Order: sequence, then structure tokens, then C-alpha cells
Amino acid sequence: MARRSGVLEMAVLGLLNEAPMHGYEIRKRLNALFGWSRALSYGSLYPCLKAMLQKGWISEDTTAAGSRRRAKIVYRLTPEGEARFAEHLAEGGPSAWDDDRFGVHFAFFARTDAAVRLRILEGRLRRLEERLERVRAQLERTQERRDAYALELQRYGMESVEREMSWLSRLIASERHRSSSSTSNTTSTQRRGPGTPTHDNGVAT
Amino acid sequence: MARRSGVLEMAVLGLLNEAPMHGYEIRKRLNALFGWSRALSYGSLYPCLKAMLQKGWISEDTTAAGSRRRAKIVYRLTPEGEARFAEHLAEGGPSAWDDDRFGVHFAFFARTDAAVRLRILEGRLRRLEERLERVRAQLERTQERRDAYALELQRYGMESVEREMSWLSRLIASERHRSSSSTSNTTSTQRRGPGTPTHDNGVAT
DNA sequence: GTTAGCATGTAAGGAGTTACATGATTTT
DNA sequence: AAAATCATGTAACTCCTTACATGCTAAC
Repeated sequence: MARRSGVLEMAVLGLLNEAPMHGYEIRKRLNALFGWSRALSYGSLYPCLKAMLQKGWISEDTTAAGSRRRAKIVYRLTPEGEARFAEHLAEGGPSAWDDDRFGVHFAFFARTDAAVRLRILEGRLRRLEERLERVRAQLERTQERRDAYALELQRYGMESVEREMSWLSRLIASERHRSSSSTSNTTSTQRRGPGTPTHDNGVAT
Repeated sequence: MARRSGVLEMAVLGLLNEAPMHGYEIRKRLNALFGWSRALSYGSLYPCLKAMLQKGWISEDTTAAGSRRRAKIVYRLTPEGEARFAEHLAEGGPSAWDDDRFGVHFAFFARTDAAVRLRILEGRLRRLEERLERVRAQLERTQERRDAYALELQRYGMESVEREMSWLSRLIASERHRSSSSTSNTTSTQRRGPGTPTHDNGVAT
């Protein structure tokens, strides 16, 4: 009863919601967008697309050019796929600020309701605050037992969390600023991405 | 024929090389040391310990206190386990600067030869340089097609890579400084962790 | 006396990787 | 004509997670 992830499926839904594409291009775009340390493999992508076809979220459009040519398949969203993606965009609960899923929500924020956006950013920030607190307490208790390198590894880990937190704080501030300056914005899912998320005013931790 | 990872096994070897421990404590220490976003589960740890037992790397020492009590198992390294860990410490090739494995090498740098340490840090830095270059090129080509949030996600990803690079640069500088100031150091696997890796002189990118 | 933390495990399954296998098209 | 890049897929496998199951021990 896991109901884990489906991150890849949501990412694909998000890309195809912009434009129909074939597998090869989906992979390139996904790698560029998320910058994973290891590029997504075809061994993950194609089985995923197959599963999505079976669920009826996407349809394939085979370019049977001559007749003997190798298939070139363009995938596009079905109405069910669009509905599933809309559901994803509306999800502003704890699962959205999970480590695994936060990225796939953020990536499509331009098509996300402003209120949901803010909820997710704040939730993510709270999650990291909790983590930092736990790690900091732990570190203080066991500090003298660890060698310099182990300590440095833990320190860098903490610093990374702190940096993500200050990044989120900046984003939250600019979200708040924007929503207060423009009279009502809440329901406009279609408003195009705002003029750069003004990361000039640094809310350094 | 994958020969992937075994990160967890190496981490366990590293901990048990310091002192015998039981599973529950291994888990706590590992979580503290690596600060994974999700804590390591028992469902990973115990089967891993079982496999290591079968390979003969560790032995179990059941504290059969009274006779009816639940087993409390203390694991310790066998000579074969020690040999396997020594092999891990000596590994200074590309696999050591891999995303998956770098951490488990760094964590035990205090017991690693200084020359290997430097090789790994430099290899890791080169790896990240390549990645950054690829991402930066990609970003420039496709920038105008992406919305502000997608762009921000990519920017933050790049910045994170740059930060790890400058961290590595600082560590490399302090390694070099140390090895030049102390007359010969190369073979001393036993020299205890140096007095903090002096991260004051910031070689900011 | 009950909650929190210590302690050990198994079964089922998810999500992805590597390695293999094939072929078309574009660039050099 | 060779090399790079575009393009699609499968089989076997690895690593890890979730959910379940059990019981002890210290503190409040």
C-alpha cells in the first residue's frame, strides 16, 4: 500500500502538458530541468511511458512515415492525463514538500495556483527547519567522538540544509510581495510565470 | 553484472572498524553521519548485515544473558572484513568520486592515506566541473523556452554544484598545505585526523 | 502502568539502473 | 565512410522502502 512517488510520471505529465513530444526528447528535457546526477535511463523512461499508456493518461501517435521505417512515436496527453496533472498541481499537502516530490511540484509552479505555491514553499521550509533542529541537537551531543572529516561532512550537510532554507525564504518573500502588489491573483492558474522570482532581496538566514 | 554500490556495506564496515556495535546503534550512527533525508530503515540494515555475515566480513556475538532473553547481537569485523575495508580505503579511482560513493569515502578520510584523499578530492572536483560545464551550456541554449520557476530550479541546481566545488577547493587547499608543512605524510594511515580541516581561507569560486 | 526508546527481524514490492539489442539520420 | 546523435526498446537485477510483527527496558 506504499503509494510512493510516481515522480517520473508527474514530470512526464508536466512536460506533455506543454507540448506533445517523443520519448527521446522527454528524457533530454527532464535531465535538463532536474539536473539529476545520473541522467535518466531509457530503461526507466520507456517502461514508465508504457504504464502511462495503459492507465490511459497518454496516447501515442506513431509517425508511420513510409511503411518500412522504424516507428517514431509522439506522445500526447489524453483528457484523463490532463485531469491527473491538474490534480497534481492542486496537491498542496505534506506529500508536496517531501524530499522526493518537492522538485516535481516546484518545476511546474508557473502553472500552479499562487496559494498552493506558497503553501508548498512554507511546508518545505518547515520540514527543513525540523530536520536542521534534529541534526544540530544530535551533532552537539556526539561531537567529541567524531574525527575532523566526519565532523566536516556533517557540517557541510547542515550548511546545505541551511542554504536551501534561505533559498526558500527568499522565494516565499518574493511570492508574498507579488501577491500583495497585484490585486487578487489566487485563482489564476493560467497567469504566465511572473517576471523572474526577484531573488535580489536576500533574506539570508 | 552491475557491481553497483555496496555503499551501505562499506559504511557498516567503517563503523565496525572503529568498534563492535549492534544493529540499532549502527543505524543511529549512520543516520547521524550521513544525514540522509530519510533515515535508513531496518528493512535495509538487517538484510545487509545478514549478507555481510554470509560473506564472512562480520561475526555476531549474541549476548545470551539469562537464557530466555531476546537476543542482543553485537557485530564485529572479521579479518576478512578488515581486509575488505582496507581495500575500500585504498580505492582512489573514478568510482570513489562517483555521486553515490564519494560520501562513504569522505566519511572515513581520517583512516585514509593522504595521497588517496587528495586524489579523490581532485577527482570529485573534476567530475563536478564537467557536470557544471554541460549544464551551463545546456542552460544557455534553452533559456528562453523555460518559465521563471523552471529557470530558478536549474539556477539553484547549478549554484549547488558550484558550492560543492568551492567546498572541495578549500579542502584540497588545506590538504596540500598540511602535506607540505609536515615532512612526509604519505604512508601514515594511522595518523589521527588533523586539527580541523582549516576552512577559514575561503577559495570562493 | 503506560509511553518512549531500545532492539530485531520478514515479506512484498517500488523505482530505478545496467547491459543488451536494434536501427535511422545528421554531421564531419 | 565514419562518428555522433537521434530513436526505441527489453531482461535481469539491485537497493531500498513500507508495512508488518515481536518483545524488552527505562523513565515519568
